[in-house]
Amino acid sequence: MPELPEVEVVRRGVAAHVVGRTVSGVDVLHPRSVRRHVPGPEDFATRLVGRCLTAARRRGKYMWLELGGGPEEVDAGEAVLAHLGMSGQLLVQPDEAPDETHLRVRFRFDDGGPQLRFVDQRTFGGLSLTELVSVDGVAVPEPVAHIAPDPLEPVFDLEAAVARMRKRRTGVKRALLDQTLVSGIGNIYADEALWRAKLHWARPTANLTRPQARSLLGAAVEVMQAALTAGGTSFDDLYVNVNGESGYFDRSLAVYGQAGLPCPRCGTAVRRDAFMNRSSYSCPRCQPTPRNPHY
DNA sequence: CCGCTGCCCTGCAGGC
DNA sequence: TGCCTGCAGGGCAGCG
Repeated sequence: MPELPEVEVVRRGVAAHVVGRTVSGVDVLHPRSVRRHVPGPEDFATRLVGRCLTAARRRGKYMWLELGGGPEEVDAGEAVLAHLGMSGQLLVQPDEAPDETHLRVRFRFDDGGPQLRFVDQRTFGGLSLTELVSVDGVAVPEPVAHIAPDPLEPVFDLEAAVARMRKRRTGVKRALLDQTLVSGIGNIYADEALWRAKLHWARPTANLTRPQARSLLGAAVEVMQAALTAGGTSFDDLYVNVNGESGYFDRSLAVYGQAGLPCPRCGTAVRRDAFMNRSSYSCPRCQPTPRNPHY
């Protein structure tokens, strides 16, 4: 569920409330939520005790907490990696708050302050303890090394992304969702960016002009920045910040989830197409189906 | 190498 | 009321 803006809102909350604190205990309440930590739940929990959370970082939809306070040789070289999947949340909660229905992992701290809780209804998300590696001068967890920088990073190179996109032979929405091309974009912001750039989702990347590709990626940056300013997009309480509060960018969506409602630009009813076992929303008039669609 | 299908889960809305 | 189907913001293995 959460895309870049929502994950960034969570990262900021974690940075404000958790960074600088030292872990005193970890409870793994559902092993599936740490399945990517190969040595297992026990190892995950015990290795974190006594470690200080020194920074909260993000690339695309992944976020991680860098670790200090450990054995010298691993210090600053390890991190707790989190992916929220479709329904994951990180919440800062007082000790006495009752366990959430889908509470999966709890972190307690030696200052006796609020806990950090990983709550995840569908368990597509998860946590793991990972080593940092250097990719083009940026330290990222090893499982994140294969994805591209996201549009809000200093190292993001728009022209390089444009060039790579135009070399693909696929539909433009598939390309937008491909985290190895540009990271952080999901179904909502892909549809919103395509609407802003007046491109149909099945338009082949191979015949995109350079200005069209630039316009599309530029629109993706703009819509995600606007969403971040609004605190993210929340349709229900599955997406909330670390204090349990919803964002309000859903009110600014032009097409996503708006089937049958008027396009804000031309008034034509927004259509919904099935695509990749999901939905694609677009304006039939602003985003006409191309002659040679690439589904 | 690349692209695509199916699957991993739970809960909810809507049709019957 | 309940049962069934389809759908939900993501990603990855495995196949061709």
